[in-house]
Amino acid sequence: MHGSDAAKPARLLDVAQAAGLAPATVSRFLNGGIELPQPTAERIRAAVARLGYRPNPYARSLSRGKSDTLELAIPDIQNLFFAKLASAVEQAAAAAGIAVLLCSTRNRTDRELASVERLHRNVVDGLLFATNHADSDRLAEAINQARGKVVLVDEDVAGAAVSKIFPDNVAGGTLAGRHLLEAGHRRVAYIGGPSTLMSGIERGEGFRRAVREAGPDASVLDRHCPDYVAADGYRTMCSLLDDAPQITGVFVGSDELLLGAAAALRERGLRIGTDLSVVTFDDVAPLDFFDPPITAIRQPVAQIGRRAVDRLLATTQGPDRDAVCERLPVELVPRGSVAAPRPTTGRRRRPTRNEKAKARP
Amino acid sequence: MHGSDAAKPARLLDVAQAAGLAPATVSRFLNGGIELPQPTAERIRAAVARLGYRPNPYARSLSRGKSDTLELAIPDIQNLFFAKLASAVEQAAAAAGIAVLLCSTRNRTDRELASVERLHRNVVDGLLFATNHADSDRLAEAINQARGKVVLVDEDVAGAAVSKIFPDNVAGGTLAGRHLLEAGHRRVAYIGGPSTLMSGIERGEGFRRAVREAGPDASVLDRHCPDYVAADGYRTMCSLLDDAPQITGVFVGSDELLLGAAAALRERGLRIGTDLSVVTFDDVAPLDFFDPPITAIRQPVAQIGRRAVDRLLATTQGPDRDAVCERLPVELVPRGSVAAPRPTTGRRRRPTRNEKAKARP
DNA sequence: CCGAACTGGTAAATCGCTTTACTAAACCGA
DNA sequence: TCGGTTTAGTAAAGCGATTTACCAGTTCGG
Repeated sequence: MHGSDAAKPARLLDVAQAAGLAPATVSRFLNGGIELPQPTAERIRAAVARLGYRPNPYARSLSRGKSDTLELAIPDIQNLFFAKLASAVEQAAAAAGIAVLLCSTRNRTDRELASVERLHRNVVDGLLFATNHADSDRLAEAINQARGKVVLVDEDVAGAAVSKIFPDNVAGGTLAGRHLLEAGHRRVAYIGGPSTLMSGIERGEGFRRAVREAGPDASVLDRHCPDYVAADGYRTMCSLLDDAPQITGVFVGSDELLLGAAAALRERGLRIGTDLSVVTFDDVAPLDFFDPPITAIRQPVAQIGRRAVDRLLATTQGPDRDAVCERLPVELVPRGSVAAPRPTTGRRRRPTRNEKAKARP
Repeated sequence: MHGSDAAKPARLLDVAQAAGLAPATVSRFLNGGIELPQPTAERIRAAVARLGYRPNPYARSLSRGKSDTLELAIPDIQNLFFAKLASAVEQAAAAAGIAVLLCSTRNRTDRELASVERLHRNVVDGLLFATNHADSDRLAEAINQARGKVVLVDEDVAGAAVSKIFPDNVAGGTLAGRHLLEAGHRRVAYIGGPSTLMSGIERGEGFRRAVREAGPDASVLDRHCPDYVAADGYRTMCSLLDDAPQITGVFVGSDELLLGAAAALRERGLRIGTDLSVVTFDDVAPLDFFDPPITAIRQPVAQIGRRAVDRLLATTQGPDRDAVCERLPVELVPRGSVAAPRPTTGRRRRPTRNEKAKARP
């Protein structure tokens, strides 16, 4: 044993002594704040290596007043959209030497507030925040008390005066609408997210705009799901099929909703594309593996994450620049789920496999 | 303005002065180390509330030598399995007042080492580690230097002498095998993960064991994918179909592989269940939304996460208990993807929809 | 009524790093 | 050779908690 093995970890002081210097000198050298003649520098490097010195992050943070950590608060890390966002955020942060604290809030206000509280306590330097529910008075208040250290993504929090990075929902809706209309559809519907959420509203808005543009013979039906979950997509698609059999094309507000909606169609023996054209929003689910693959409006998730980190870093470190709201462009990814509407009026409903099996004997 | 608004955040000293006490008293009271007569306690509480005091976490960590933070290092947060794991870990940690630092390593050794390094630097108190690749000499070495502060999950790192939480892969393979055999299949195959990974090996082992048990007329084919990605599942399923048309049942080593494998089947006009029975492992993908829904061996992902956090907390805080390896039970979740094999030899291949369309005119 | 045991605290030493202000010596041009 | 500018550092004051002693009263058993 050389003594450096088991004992306490080396401190800056130890390195300084080993190099015959003052702690201040070593600190400034190590942090790039000073240049030293080569032999001196070499002595420090040698001492650091020999003692296996690693600066104590607590002490460092205490002195400098920051932790080089940001928090990512999202409703649910199991949701592919947020998982993808988290991935991008983590990568961008890592590239900047910033660590990421994860908070999967499950949309619970108390957990969301806790994440803002961590910001106030300085556990983290900045907060990248996404929520998925509407009631947000206390939230907005808490967020506004930490101006310049919060960036909102994906969904808005009413009354929050901070930087925001959103996809261009309206354009996305319009893209989806035009795509269906250009394929010949005239009776279309929107199965959207909550009418209390920005995304749910804006995507529908864009969609309706496209339909209006198409002239008076085109019409659109609006349905908002209470939540962005598959079960709601299922239910809403069912009721839509029951209430409005004339519909030939549907714009679904998110991949999560699509999962449920697709299940509803399968259950009724309706084939996507052939029987009902479908466009979804997000493009985070494995849409290529559907049959047929599903056409989607793609959100630039990774870009949103990167931009958000950039903003956060800029506002955290630089001067308190004023809040901005960025809209990132979306794009249409055509796959196989949109076809011309059936010439006949209404849908031909085919028996499900189950029914076929039953009917056979 | 009351002075407590804009100014610097209140320190412990400020609270102490406001309450007419010494900092030590307040600190000990706030941390539960002491009981005080009611009036005194009230004074402290009042001061804390009035000044909006929140202990500075850096100072706290520096004093106490820990940060109440653990790190979760996983290959890819976008993978549903790890997303689910992360969710469980975060929830369990939050319940214990522990924050979670996320590191999505992308299976890169340098990032993995960086996460261990953060442990050494005391950025975090403990490390919950999952890797997905084989070469791990330096990794094992680094991990072993932090004994008692690392817990391995999901996949083993050869040579690492730390606590481990794994699913019972062998039992899972056996379960899958028996299920196929009981449905009448005699020629089955395993499309597994890398032969260099514990999971890939063990699941196949269990599967083969079940086939052996079934007697000499049952036979099994082994295919290992180079990686747990959909593309490999696709390729391997293709080659399997080409090389071994006699196979009627397949055990796929993970949901990720299944995505690719299912695509391969669709492409060839083969229907899951009817034409080829399938069992997958993990049960994290939306298997209910497949047509038919896919039977799976379910890993207790959430439980794995919770147990891992428990272990970490125990070894981090308590005495340096010796490493243990836990195997958590898996279960069969029957859905619709396993049926009796076709009575005819070989598979009837049906034309794909594309081919049908082409053939029509 | 005396010593012991509580009660209700306090003083001061860490924890390990950063950073500001300052200095001693060397250099340098005129 | 003198004053000014570099060069190469240093001393010391924080940062804001925790924690280990320790102490002055008060209570209480005998």
